Amino acid sequence: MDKYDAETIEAKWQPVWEAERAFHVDNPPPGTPPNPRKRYVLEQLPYPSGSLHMGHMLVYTLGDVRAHFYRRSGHEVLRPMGFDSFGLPAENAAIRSGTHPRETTERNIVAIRRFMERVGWAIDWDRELSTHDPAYYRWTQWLFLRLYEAGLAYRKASPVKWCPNDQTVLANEQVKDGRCERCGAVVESRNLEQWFFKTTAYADELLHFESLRWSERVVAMQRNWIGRSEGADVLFRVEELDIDLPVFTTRPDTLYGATFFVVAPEHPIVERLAQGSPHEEEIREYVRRTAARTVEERVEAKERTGVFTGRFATNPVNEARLPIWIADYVLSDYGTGAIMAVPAHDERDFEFAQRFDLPVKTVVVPQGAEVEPGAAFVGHSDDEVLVDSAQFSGLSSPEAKRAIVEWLESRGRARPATSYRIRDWGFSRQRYWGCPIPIVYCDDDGVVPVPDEDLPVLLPDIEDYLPKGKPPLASNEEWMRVPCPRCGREARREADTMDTFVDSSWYFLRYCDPHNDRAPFAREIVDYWGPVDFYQGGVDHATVHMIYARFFQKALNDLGLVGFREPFAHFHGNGWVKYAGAKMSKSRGNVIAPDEVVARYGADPVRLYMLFVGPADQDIEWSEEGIEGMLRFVRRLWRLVNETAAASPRTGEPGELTRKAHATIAKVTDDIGRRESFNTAIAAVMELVNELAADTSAPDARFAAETAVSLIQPYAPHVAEELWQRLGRERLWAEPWPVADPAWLERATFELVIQVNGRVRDRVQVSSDASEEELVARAKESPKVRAHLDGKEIRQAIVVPRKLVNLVVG
RNA sequence: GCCGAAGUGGCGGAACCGGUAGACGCGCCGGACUCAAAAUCCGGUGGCCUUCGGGUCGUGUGGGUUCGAGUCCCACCUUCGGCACCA
Repeated sequence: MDKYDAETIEAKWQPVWEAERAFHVDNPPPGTPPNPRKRYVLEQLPYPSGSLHMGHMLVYTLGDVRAHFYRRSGHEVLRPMGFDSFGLPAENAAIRSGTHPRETTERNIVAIRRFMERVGWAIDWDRELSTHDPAYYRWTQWLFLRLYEAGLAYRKASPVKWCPNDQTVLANEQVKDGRCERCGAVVESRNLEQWFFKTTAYADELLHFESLRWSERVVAMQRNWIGRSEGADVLFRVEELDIDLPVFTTRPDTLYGATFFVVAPEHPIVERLAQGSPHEEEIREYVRRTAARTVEERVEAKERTGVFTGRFATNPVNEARLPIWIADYVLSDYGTGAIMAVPAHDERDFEFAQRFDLPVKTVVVPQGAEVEPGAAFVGHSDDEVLVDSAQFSGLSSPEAKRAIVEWLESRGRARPATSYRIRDWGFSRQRYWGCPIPIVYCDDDGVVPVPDEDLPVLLPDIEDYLPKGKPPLASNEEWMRVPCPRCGREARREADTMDTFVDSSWYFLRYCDPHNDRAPFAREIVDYWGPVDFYQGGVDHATVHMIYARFFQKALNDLGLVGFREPFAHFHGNGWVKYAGAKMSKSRGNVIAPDEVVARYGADPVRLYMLFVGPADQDIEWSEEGIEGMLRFVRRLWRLVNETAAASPRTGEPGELTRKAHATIAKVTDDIGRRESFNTAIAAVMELVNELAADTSAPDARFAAETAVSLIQPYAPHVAEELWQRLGRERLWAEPWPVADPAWLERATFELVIQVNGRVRDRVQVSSDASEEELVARAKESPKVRAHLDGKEIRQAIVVPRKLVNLVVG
């Protein structure tokens, strides 16, 4: 018998699958009704900024198992692949290597695709796309224009996060702890004209996860990110200036405890507050100083800073005059950019009050507690009551929230309000390697969208693409100068490019209809395939990419371009692949290269290992011994199946192996299809193989071997296809998924567990149709049980049919 | 601080609806084959006690519910992840 040789069988079968178009799926002809058996299996597409890492091995193998399983289970499976080829990672990689991003990107795409074919992933390559391809980004631009027309894309000057190293604006999502997520540089603040998508328009709907099968942790991450807070907007009067200043508060019950008022340094009202104030110079100096400080410096600073304006605001509940301060602990872009400060019930306000010697007034206390005026009490629970709050004293905190807002509302000074942490998505990038924004600026006509028929606005192949503060495209005079689409006079192009996350916000729709050159996609086809039934990827994209994609889906639905509102019906987030106890990273030097291990062990053992080592939603550990074990299993399977093919008759009397085979079919089908427990499915096949090993010449050994091979196929398609052929069968990839015969899942006898007072004392074989009385009788007969009864009275007998008898004695 | 997930042998993990804890694999121990080793195959493998029949303890900690708890409830500890000057 020959030995298992991964390279030979991989090279043998991959061309067969390709020639037979095994993993290709056609689009439905027009007018096809919805197909409840369609399955859209998708994994997050890779950045071609380098080569694939072990995490990709895991993600795409998970998708692969589903694709094979559902296809063979009689479903119509769409399983495409593409490349997220625009954006910072690719550009930074290009800058490091000194070659043009197009060149490195396209070279990487070729290499990655070759590797993907080498691993044997069941992908419909006819649908391949790259987001930097004009045939793709033409439609990214087209969709941007639709959002622009709908008012969902707009321009505004705003303070933005600026990375001094990458020389570009960053989205909030790309800032981690005040540093650039990509390069780690400390982020600065700049005021620039920027493009935004109005993600906040859907803030509330984005919090609805009821229809989604997503893991709790991912839902929680998005919830945190969107950050909904309920409260009220309350108007404070600045008599001297004849203006009303609104504040947002989640604690209207503490209004009587407000002792001062704080405005963010960037608040537009600051100028008016300053003008004519005796503290004018100090105010201007303070605003200047805070503007110079980075976001991180402000947060890190232990000491509260601020300046008194000399102005006062009137508290609408009690007409108290509150001094107005300016302080940088109040954020300009959350709520209204101004707060009422209640030092007794807010830690930050308390610190500020201490620092500047401002009064503290307690107005909410635990039920029955003594009032200690001036003591900071920041804890908060629903059974606290109000004190010192006029007619609201004595009310519970939740009651008071309602009552005070209602009362103020009737006087026109407040209304219930909801605030969200999520901001609109700033997607302008002062970088070269991205999708151009199809906008022209004309002196006469202002902001003019590029007409659809002029799309795509091609990204020019410029030599000098290095970032230097202003967008690289701005230096390209020839490209920048363009006739205004409206008046024809000379105008200038938008020189910023789009954030990569715009490209990946709709790629899953393009896969449905990837060659359409009249529209981004035909709605009918997208509605046929969509939404994605299984979305697989790292949880690190749970907040950024997946919120943007949901935003796009809702917006496109409102525009009538697609027929559904949620892009990903089921999301399964996988963990990291770790090595030596740590996340793999180049800096740690613990990176295992997928192409090397695939070359060394073969694609199938590596695929099996990635899924066997643990549940797919947890971090997994790469281990040399572990992969050796998997190789051992594949070789063992190889030997046993070959032996069986030679020794076991084509058909034979079914026996214990047949029973085990049917039980394994039921288990594996349930594990993959319902439980998504990919590791235990492999373990179940191993058990079957272990039983087969006991007697490969048994009359039903061939059936057991065929079953094992068929069930392991989604994980190890090459070795399974080869062994299937050696068993005298043809084309396992096209073979229907096996179905367990219920008759074989029934057993004539079972092992009855006998407990005395809940402790196992004996196990006996009993007929499956024995009555409860017979089971109890059998239990009492057991000599081992008798020893524990010890003449005591049996007070109760618990019977669990087909399982156990528990004798309760006392 | 808020939100979420998770704590089970030497290790990764299994136990799905409250019913035999430790499936499957790694590692380790013993045996076969071999001049020998590797590979492969066969067997064993939670701790303690044992007259070798078995007994007893055991799923982060402490309580509780139950005939019966890894699983349910309460309190706590630890680890990991997300958010965080968000009013």
